[in-house]
Amino acid sequence: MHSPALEGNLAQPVIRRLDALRQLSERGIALLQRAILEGLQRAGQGEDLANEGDPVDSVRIILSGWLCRFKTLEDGRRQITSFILPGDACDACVYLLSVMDHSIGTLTPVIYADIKRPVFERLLAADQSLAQAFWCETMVNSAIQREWTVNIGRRIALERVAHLLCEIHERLRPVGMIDGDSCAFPVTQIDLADATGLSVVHVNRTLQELRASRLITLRDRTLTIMDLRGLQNIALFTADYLHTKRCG
Amino acid sequence: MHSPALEGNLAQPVIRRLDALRQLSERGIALLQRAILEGLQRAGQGEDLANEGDPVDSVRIILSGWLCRFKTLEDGRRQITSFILPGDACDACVYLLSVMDHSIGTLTPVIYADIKRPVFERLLAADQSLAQAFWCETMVNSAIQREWTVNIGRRIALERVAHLLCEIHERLRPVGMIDGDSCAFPVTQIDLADATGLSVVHVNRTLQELRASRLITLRDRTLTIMDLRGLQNIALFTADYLHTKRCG
DNA sequence: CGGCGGCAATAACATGTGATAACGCGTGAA
DNA sequence: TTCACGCGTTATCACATGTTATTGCCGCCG
Repeated sequence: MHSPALEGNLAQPVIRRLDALRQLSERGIALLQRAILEGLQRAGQGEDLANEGDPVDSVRIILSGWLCRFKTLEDGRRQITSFILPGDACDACVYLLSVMDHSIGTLTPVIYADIKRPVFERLLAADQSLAQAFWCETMVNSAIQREWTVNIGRRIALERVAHLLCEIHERLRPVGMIDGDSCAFPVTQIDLADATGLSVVHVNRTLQELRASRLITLRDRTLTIMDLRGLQNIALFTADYLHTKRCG
Repeated sequence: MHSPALEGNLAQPVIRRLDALRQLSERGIALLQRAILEGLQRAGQGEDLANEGDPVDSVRIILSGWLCRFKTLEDGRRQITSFILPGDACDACVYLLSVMDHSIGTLTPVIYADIKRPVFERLLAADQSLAQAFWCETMVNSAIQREWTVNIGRRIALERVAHLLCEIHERLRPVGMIDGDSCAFPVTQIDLADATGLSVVHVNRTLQELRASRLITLRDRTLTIMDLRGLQNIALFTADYLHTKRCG
C-alpha cells in the first residue's frame, strides 16, 4: 500500500475514467495523482460517508469499492438514486450546495481520496483539462440520473432490472473492472429493490426470470452476463446516455 | 417588446433565480442582461427545441413559458424527466457533452435567449459570480433529478402527484410567478402522467382525490393550492433539496 | 457447540395501477 | 352549422407488483 508502485495503481481507475471523458494533460495527471495520494482514506462496508443535512467541504474520489447515493423518507422507505463505482468522483461539485440533500453509503470496503475544497479548486484552476474532465463527469452523472428516472418511471420490472445490470456493466468496463463477461456485484437484492423502486420479493422474481432466460448468472456477489445482446434488448438499453466517447 | 423597459423586465426571472442562488455582481447582471437581449428567440407551443441525438452548441435561458425535458423509448413510452420553468437555464453546460441524450419540448409559447457556446464561456470567464451561479443552478437541477427518482421510485400515486405540485409551486415562487395561492399550470394530464410515471387515467383519479380532499383546485390551466401544508404532508415534501437559500 | 442475523427463495394473498373503451365538452376549421 | 380533435372524465376488467410470512442457508461469535 505504501510502495509508490501500488499507490500509482490505486489512482488508475480515476485517471482512466476522466481521461476517457476528456484527454488529460500529463501535468494534470501528475497533479491529480498527487492530490489523491495526499488524501487517501478508507471506509468499511456498510458505513455512511455522508448523511442528508451534512455540510459539504470536500470532494471524494473513489479508488476502489462500491457506494450508493440514497434518500430516505420519514417512514423508512428508501430509494437509491445512483451507484458510485471505482473511478467516480462523489460529484466534483456538490460542495457548491454546501449541504447534502442525500446520503452516501458504502456497499463494500472502500478506498477513496478526500480532497478538501480549496485543494480541489486549486487543482481545477491549475489544469484546464482536469477541470473540464470533472465537469464532464458531473454532466454524465446528470445524464445517468435522467435515465434512472426513465427506467423507474416507464420500464416494467424485468426491463428495469435488466437495464440496471446493463448500465453497471457498461460503466465498469472503461475502468477495467470487467473480467470476461463477469464482474463483481456486491449489491444485495434489497439494494437492487431500493435502486429500481421495486419490492425485494419482486426483484427476486425478476432475477429468477432473467436466470431462466439464460441471460445472466448472479451468485456469490458475482454477476455474469451470458447474453449481453439479449439483456440489452430486453432492457431497451442504449449506451448513448453514458457519453462514453470522449465528449466536447 | 422592443422598448428597453420591457426588455429589462424580460430578464427579471433569470436574474432573480440566479441571484437567489449566488449573489450576482452588478457587472455580472449587466453582462448577462446584454447577452440575453442579443440572443432573444421565440418558440411556439408544442415545439421541440432539441431532440435526442442533436449536437449541442448553445445554452438556452428561459425568459417566459414552460418546457419539459423528456426521453422516449423505442415503443413510444415517454418519460418527462424535468420541467423547465421561467428563469431556468437549459443546463448551462450540457454542451460539455456535445450531443443531446434527451429532448426538450415546449408546453407553452416560450421566449428564451439562445447564447452560443463561445459567448457563454466568455460570460462565465468575465464574471465569477455568474459562473458560480450557473454551476449552482446545474447542481440544483441534479438535486431535483435525484428527488424525482425518489418520487417515482418510492412514493405512491397520490404522494407522487402531490409532491410534483409542491415542487413546482416552490420553484415558481422565487421567480415571482405565484399569485396568492394560484399559479399558471399549463400541464395536461398526459404530461403529468409522463412526469410521474403513471397512466393518464390514474393521474385523473389521483387529481380527483386531491380535489375531494380540498387540497387543490385545478381548472383551465390554473392550479390553486388551497391547503399547502396539507399537500406537503401528503407528499412527504420538504424543500431542502431545492437549495433555495443562497448556497456556498 | 448453539444461537443469531443477514440474505435468498417461495408461497399465498391483497391491491394499486394499467389497459381499454366510451362519453362529454370545448375549440377551431371547413 | 357540422365535423374533427384534444383533453378530461368515468367505468370495467386484468394484471403487475406489493405485502406478509415461512423456510433454509451460511457465516459469525459467544
